[in-house]
Amino acid sequence: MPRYDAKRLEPKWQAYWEEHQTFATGPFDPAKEKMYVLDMFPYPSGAGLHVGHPEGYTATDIVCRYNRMKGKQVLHPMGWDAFGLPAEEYAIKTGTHPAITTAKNIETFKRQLKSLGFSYDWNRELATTDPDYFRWTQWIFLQLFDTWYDASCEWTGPDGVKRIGRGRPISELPIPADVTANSEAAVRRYQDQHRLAYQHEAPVNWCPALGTVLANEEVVDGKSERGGHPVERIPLRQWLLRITAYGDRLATELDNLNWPESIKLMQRNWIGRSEGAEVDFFIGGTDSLDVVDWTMERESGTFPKEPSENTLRIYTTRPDTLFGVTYMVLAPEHPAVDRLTTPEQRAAVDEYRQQASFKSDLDRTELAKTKSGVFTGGYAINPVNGEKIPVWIADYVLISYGTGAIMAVPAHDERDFEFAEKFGIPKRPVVAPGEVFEPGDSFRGIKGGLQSASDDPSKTDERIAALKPEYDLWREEVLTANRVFTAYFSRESICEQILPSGIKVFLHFGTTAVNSGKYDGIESLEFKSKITADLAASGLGRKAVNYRLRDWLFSRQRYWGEPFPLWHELDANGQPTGLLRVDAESALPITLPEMADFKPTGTPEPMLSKAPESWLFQTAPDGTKLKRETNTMPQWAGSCWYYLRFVDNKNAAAFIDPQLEQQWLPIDLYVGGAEHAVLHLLYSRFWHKVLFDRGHVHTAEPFQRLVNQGMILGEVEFTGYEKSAGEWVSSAEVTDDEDGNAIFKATGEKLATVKLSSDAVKKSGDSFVLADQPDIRIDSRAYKMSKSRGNVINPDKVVEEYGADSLRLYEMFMGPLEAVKPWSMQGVEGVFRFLSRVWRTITDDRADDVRLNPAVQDTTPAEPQLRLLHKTIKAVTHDFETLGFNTSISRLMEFMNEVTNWNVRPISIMRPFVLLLSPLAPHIAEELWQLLGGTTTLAYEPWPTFDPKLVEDSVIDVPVQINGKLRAKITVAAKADQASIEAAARSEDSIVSQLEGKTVIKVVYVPGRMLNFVVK
RNA sequence: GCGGGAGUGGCGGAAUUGGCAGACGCGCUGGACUUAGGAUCCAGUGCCGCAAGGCGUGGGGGUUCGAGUCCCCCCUCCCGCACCA
Repeated sequence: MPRYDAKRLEPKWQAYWEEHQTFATGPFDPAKEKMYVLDMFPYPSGAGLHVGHPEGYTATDIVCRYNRMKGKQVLHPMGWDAFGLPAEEYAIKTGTHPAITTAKNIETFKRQLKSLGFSYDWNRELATTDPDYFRWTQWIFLQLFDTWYDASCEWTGPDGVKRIGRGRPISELPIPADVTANSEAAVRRYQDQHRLAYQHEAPVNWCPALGTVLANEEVVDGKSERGGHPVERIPLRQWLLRITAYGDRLATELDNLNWPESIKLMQRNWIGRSEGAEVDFFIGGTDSLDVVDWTMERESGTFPKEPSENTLRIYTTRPDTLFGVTYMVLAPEHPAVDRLTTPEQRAAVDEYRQQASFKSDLDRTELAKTKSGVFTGGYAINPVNGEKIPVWIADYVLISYGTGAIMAVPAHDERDFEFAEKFGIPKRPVVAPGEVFEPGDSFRGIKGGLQSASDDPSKTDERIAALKPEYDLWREEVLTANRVFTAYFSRESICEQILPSGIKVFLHFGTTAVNSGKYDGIESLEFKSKITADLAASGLGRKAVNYRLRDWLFSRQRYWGEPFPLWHELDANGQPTGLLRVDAESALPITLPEMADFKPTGTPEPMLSKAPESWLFQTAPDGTKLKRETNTMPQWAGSCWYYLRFVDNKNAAAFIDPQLEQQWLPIDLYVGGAEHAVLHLLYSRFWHKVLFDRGHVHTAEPFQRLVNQGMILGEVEFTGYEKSAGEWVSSAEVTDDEDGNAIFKATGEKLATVKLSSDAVKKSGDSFVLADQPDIRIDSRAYKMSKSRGNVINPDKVVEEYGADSLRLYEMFMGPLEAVKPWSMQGVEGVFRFLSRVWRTITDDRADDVRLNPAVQDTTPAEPQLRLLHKTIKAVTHDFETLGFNTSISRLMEFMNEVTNWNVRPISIMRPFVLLLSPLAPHIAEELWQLLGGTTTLAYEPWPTFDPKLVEDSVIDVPVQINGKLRAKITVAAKADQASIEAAARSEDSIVSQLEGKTVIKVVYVPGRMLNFVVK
């Protein structure tokens, strides 16, 4: 009588695995191939696990279980990203110490994860909040603090790759003689300026509601990513990490990683490398003698490292448009604004700067629709032609990018164009769309482009397609002044040809310099490198690379984070001197002080400034008074390197044993959500590269293969809109306002949203409509799970009702791992039924105890049974290799559909089947394995292999087509040749009738796949 | 606006990469067993048509003996970025 009872089986096997330490990795075994499979560890929130977590975790668990059976040694750990704001916010509300909340949440998460039967090696568990862990987070920070980036260092790493640029110990930083001559303090300050971890006073994103500053990455549309609170910009001393030094390597070393292209692209875009030039403009007055002096001085010397008082330095990606500059713009915060502002303009400039300083990023973005700005009254001299250029300030130029100043070329830049339009500034075109040739012209050139004169683009393509074979045209994206478009090109052969009317031929398409003095006629790209070189030769400019990426704002003002292992030296008056000291490695970890009250200070002053004096102050052996750094590290710090600690989580002497690092890294498979595409993954790679440069790890990249699981949405909902009860509005007439309310487009009135059941609606055309009012369209959509929407699925409930195996199986069966998919409770029901069927097929559900179904017998399997098994083994193995879990499950279902029809189910067929099922649904598989004679866990049973001879059918169905249309199917021997298949087809009734009165002009045969008669 | 991804039955999704469209599951219809069925089993299920047959992978065009898959144009949805000079 025992039916499939997940509630009985699952705890039983979970206890077994724990008792037998089934999934302990054990010491590294050189005889086996290693595999390191990692999940992005969760933040243990108070809400517990949601169904999104087990999606990726199940996928990795299957991979691990499968590979253990394939004989690999698998490292599969789990831990907790446990620092973070929610626990601290809870502390503010309730007074409960964040450590207590965190421990409780971890316990819940762990219980939930264990209930799902994941094969983690729990001996390797760690939390970023463990002093033993953050001891080493602090240690790595000290490494960053001890490192400077030598951009010109050429070296070959342990991976055999030659690189330019390396993080090196600060002790190796060359100190200029004038600094050395000064004082020891000057040397220390010089070093501090070059460290990868450095202090900087700059406008930062201050979020009053959260009581902390945020990294740029944590601010979305001027609001905090977490909580959506407004963010202001205020100047503050902050710790930054010099991630920009690694910008190039972070971008280029993505190339060889097995990551989704979309994620690589997002990272590249985030880094935003651009190549251009820095150019100096003279702003020391408009007296021509001064200008000449300045220019001559430049020609004799070199391009200064920092621009002097009388110089304005700009960054541009298009130095070839220098002749088109008609004005310049400084960011309002730019230090040269004061110098350039004339007395007449002073008031206007001050007012504008004042306004800009009040504006948060949100305001700036919102007002971005119209350009604003003020003329300073000052002028700069264009270094290429000596022209006097008016200098403006405007907030569309950002102080934090490039040099905070631009040359404006309104003829070729959309933003400059808008600004110039608004303020009546002239525009001077300097890039011509190339020479235009009319039909009948002849020309010479290396490359010609074609564009239709016709307005109808489809006609262009038609014409060009017609020309293709004749001229061997190819299609190419072309970069012009400020946009990219498509053009067709041909080789020289086209040049002397007369083209059909309506098509123009371009030479040097869209890229020729005009109005640029001696540079006229030069192709833009060539011009760009030429003028950059010319400017460099005369000391006026240099090639420059810029990044959209900013240095990483690394300090937070909250309590629940890692303290910095740093001290500020104080002078006799107790004021910081600006000089720093670090804690000795032996002093780590620096733990958080006990505090009675977790309320933020309400000011940008860090929480820890309220710490007890004994924690805050100490006196160094040399008598210097010291005060602790009171900022804490951001949550990202702990997640930057946890994958390293998992390898060797109990090591008290080092953050990781070098040999173990060699053996286990890199991570072979890393699975997590795409929301970490830039933040965590970029920060982690950055730290890893610093550790690599300093010789602590042997690979340049931590995560060889990355897979993003898609988000799981709530169940599909049908939503209708009503003006009043029963008065429906078609969803086509509905729009959203800013707060997400439904609005009737025609009148702007608010509408009520009504959730409808699936039988109240029906499909009509592309959309759903009300079943009884087909003219009313209904929205059909699945939404992100959220508490407010009430569509959150609790995995505990699913386990309670159907069991962990069903939850696991369903999450994998929903669709491809990477896809966004809506939840469906009925779908869970479906896989549960499948497992029940598996259970009934192998056990005797009419017996009182668990025993084998009488149909399961120790007999020799029949050939069709063997064939089915081997085909299933082949398919499932292939699907596991490609992470195609949804299809692997359907293969197992197909297998079961057959087996239920068998009166005799040979044990030698059922045992391998159970093994195939086991990575997906391990609990039921263990139970059935035991029943089928297994004496220990099946976790290390060899993975079943297939016999190639048994996966091919001896008789196959071949579809027969006439003119590509399916007309018949014939059954033939797999080895049959074309002639016999054709003969068989020709004797098929339906084919005979179809061929009557027609001539077969061709027969296409694809071996084993299909036969096609082409007839007339 | 820019960049990326995706549009296949009532629904989730399959389709050795150009070769039988809709595997598998859900749902639905009918039947069996049942006091009962929201358990289980059997049969059916893309659309139109009594049938023969025709039509079908967002829309339009093209290449091919043959297109969900390749090429061109367009539409819709999702995700990311958004004054980065």
